Amino acid sequence: MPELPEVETVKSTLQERLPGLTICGVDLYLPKIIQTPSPEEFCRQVAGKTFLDVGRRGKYLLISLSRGLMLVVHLRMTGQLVYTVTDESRSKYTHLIFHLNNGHQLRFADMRQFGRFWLVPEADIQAVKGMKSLGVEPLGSEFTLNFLEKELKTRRTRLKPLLLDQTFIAGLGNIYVDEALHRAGLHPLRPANTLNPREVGALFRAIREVLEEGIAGRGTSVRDYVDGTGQAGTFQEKLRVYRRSGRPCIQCGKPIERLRIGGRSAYFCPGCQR
DNA sequence: AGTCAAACCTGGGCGC
DNA sequence: TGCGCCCAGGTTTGAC
Repeated sequence: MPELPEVETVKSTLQERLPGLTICGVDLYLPKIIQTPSPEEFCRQVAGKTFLDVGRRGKYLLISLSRGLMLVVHLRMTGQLVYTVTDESRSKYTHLIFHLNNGHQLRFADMRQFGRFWLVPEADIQAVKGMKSLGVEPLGSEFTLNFLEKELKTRRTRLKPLLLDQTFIAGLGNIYVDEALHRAGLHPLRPANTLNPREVGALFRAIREVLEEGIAGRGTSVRDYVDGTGQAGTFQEKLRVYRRSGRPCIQCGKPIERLRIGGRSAYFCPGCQR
């Protein structure tokens, strides 16, 4: 499910609600989702802490708690972190419930059970698996045309797997990579070091544009994704290639095709993307 | 360095 | 209805 725009939307919806609330109890139904510390320690340490701030790095949610603790959450494919106002009955996919001191709850549900939690001292955040090696934030100031040009020049790998590589750019996933490549007119199999300056520019702008529009649309809900209030996004209505095989390209009319690249689907237009 | 397959899980959709 | 197959927004690991 969640790529950068979805995690960003969860972040902002939770940021509007959690800060100032205190965790008065935890129900953990699926201990394996807790990566560190032990499930028992996790529940013990988190109890009594107050939510201070909700942030994001790549596809990780960074939730700072009182006493210098950081709760790190990765939603992976089907994870949902939802502030639940009513005392709804628990679905079989709800694996963790934080009880809040205003009578409401923060629930984590995940059909495929891939999502993970870490609780670490704020200073030790680099100890979270994958965090230290994360690449640049594509909407941040380190991601520049100059950076992209330089990096592409030194790599021979194909564009699709490269853009999915979180140690290169943090936050892109299958949907937004395919959409960005289509907007840039670039074939997913193009070797990175074969792009001319005009193409690098097009890719740079397409990446930023598609992520910004995704955030403006409050994320893409293909199936499971909902934000921190349980609401679906709208960007699925704007997709030009993702999961549209056989349907006409909105730019040239040719049917969208699907390729298998490195075990992932790649949707693209054979007319527009070279 | 790059490429691939498999693993972690559950469920939806399709053909027969 | 049921079976078997392929697919799924992510990431890690290990092999070549």
